[in-house]
Amino acid sequence: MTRATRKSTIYDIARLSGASPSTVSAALGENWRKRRIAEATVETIRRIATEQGYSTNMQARGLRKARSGLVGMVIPLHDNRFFSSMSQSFEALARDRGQVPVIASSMRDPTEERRIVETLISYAVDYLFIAGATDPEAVTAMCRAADLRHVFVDLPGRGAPSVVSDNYKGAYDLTQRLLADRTISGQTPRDRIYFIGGDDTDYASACRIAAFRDVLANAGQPVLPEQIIACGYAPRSATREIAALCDRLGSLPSGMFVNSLTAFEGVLGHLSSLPLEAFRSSVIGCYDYDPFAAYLQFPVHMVRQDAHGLIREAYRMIEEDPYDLVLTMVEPEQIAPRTYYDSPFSDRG
Amino acid sequence: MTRATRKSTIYDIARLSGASPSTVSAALGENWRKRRIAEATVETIRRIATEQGYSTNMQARGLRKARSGLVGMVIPLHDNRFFSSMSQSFEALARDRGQVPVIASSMRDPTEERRIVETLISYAVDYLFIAGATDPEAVTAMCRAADLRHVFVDLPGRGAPSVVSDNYKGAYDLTQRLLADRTISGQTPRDRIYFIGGDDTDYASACRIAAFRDVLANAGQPVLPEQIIACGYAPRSATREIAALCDRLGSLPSGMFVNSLTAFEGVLGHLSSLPLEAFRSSVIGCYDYDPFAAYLQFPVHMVRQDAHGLIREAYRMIEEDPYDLVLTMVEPEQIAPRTYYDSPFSDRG
DNA sequence: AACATCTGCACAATCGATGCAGCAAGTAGA
DNA sequence: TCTACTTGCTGCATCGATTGTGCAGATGTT
Repeated sequence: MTRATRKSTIYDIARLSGASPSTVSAALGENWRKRRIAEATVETIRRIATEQGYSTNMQARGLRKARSGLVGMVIPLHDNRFFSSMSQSFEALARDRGQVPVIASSMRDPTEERRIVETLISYAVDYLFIAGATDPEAVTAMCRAADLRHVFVDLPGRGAPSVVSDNYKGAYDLTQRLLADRTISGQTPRDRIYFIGGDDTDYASACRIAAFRDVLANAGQPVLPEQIIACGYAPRSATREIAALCDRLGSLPSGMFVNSLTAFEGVLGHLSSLPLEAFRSSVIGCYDYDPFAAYLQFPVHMVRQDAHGLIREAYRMIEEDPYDLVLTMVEPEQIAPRTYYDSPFSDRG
Repeated sequence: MTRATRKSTIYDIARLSGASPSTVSAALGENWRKRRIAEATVETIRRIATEQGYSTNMQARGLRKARSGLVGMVIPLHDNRFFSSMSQSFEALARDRGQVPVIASSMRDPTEERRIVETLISYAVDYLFIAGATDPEAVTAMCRAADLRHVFVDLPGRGAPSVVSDNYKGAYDLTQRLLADRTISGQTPRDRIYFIGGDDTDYASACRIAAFRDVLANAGQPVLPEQIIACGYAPRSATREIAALCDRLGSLPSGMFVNSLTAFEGVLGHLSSLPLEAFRSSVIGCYDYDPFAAYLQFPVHMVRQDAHGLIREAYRMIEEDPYDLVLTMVEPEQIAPRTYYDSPFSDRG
């Protein structure tokens, strides 16, 4: 209710303490020893600053020092398990370093991405992390012009260090597990394993598709074009595609490699109309992990990407000297099904 | 690879265009008409600025105008469906207004929360949104001192407008649905409905517990203390509590009101060791929504909070004049089970 | 022709923090 | 006593954009 008074500045503290603004600045900072300020003076100034509720005006400091203390990160979406885990890790690591994280989402739109990068540059962020870049070249060009250190995460760029999930390995292992499961269950595969969801022009999906192809080719089951249904990330389109597929096949396919949680959500939207028996002869895997998806009434093989590891590596890269254009891989983790048919809820782990 | 040149400023543009810095500033801004800059001059200046890749130094502008163009939001966690939806909405609305959102997570720690607010104030954010505040009074005090407009979201504060989910109504309806389901299934409730998860000192949980009590009391089943198991948000502790409960009862309770997704995840951790039959005589509800949790092999009643609606209202409040200390409620949505026992995957909706 | 008005722009102060250069007073060494 | 340092602090310019004020020159008015 009390009318707010203007925020106090070093000039106010200077007046109150009888010292000069530059002394106040030094006393409140780290380097008062080098500036030969007496310890007693420092203490007085700090006491007064606390009493006055002083806090540094970061805009002024940033202007003067040409560094803001902000670190930027661009992610495709906030509303996504994988990316929001990255946000959480990023925030923790940034705070450890006394930096302030600014996280923006691009909605996978190159135009929006460029606008965001430009904005972050305007605010003089000290570093920039770009996850799932849609146009790495453009980002690098802008960062170069602004002399800004940046790292690509999850999707590599050629102009800066990159840290990515080992999508090939994750998908390779997942596909092998699907094949093995199909074999163990002693069935004659009545048809092929399908790859569903994602966008085959996006880097991660392309790696996974390559691994999927390789495993099946090695197993003597070369992949036909129709087995790759890269229908995007929207649940709705996955529902449509899986329905159409089941229609064509007359049943569930004998195996599904679902490329994202959102696609899996869409797949479930169709699967929910089928009797449980229909799943007995189908093996299902999903790239990405969700704790609830692990408890469905049929087994689901999942892959959990190491969001924290990615960000940790990315920070290492960006702080390293020299700042090399290397590509670092971080391994994802395979998660065995939590449930199985006959004792639907019995833990195998 | 080209060595980065210093970012260009209005002084560079001024030199190149033969105009003065103030003319350049006006020409690049909105108010060149008021400042009577000739249209031709504006065009020349803008052309040169584009050629030079000029972008405003927001630190300098912020320093001069005492506004940064940043808007802050504090959330407990990034890694959470509800809060990350809020982030997504917040970002969209902020961008619509040409502002830059800065989202920070407090980990539900009052000390961290204060530190974050202080930091955001240092960066001169124009508005502050605080979701799930742990110490609203302290936040208000700091914002008052800095003359900063703020809004509380999801958890109300007395010193600023607040927008909250109607937790009472959401929990009231959910509890009623649980009761009704138990009645429909024609069973004699062998025991009581339990409330599991959350923290009874936190505002949302308290509202929900109150509704839970009221519904049961109205139904002639007054709630005993042991029915409220507010064991926090960690999956692990929910697992432990539900296991202990089942042990005491000798079976699953006849009904469970699970207060958060993380608690539900923990509950599932125990439930996964039970045969499906055990669920037939138990009704289960979860406050908060997850698409995969909706497809488990037993019916789950869920509540979906309107994250977007909350943020939309919060923005309305903060931009409104006068800036009133009102409390706005936003209704959550009840989500019917997607699955049912006998045709485990058949849609009832 | 004398005066008023308008147009288009430049000047200079300002926002708050920082850091270099320098100055007065004190201490030490010769 | 005089130079040579050291200590503790102040003054001033600076970062880049904004904005109130002012000033020529052009145009209009009587």
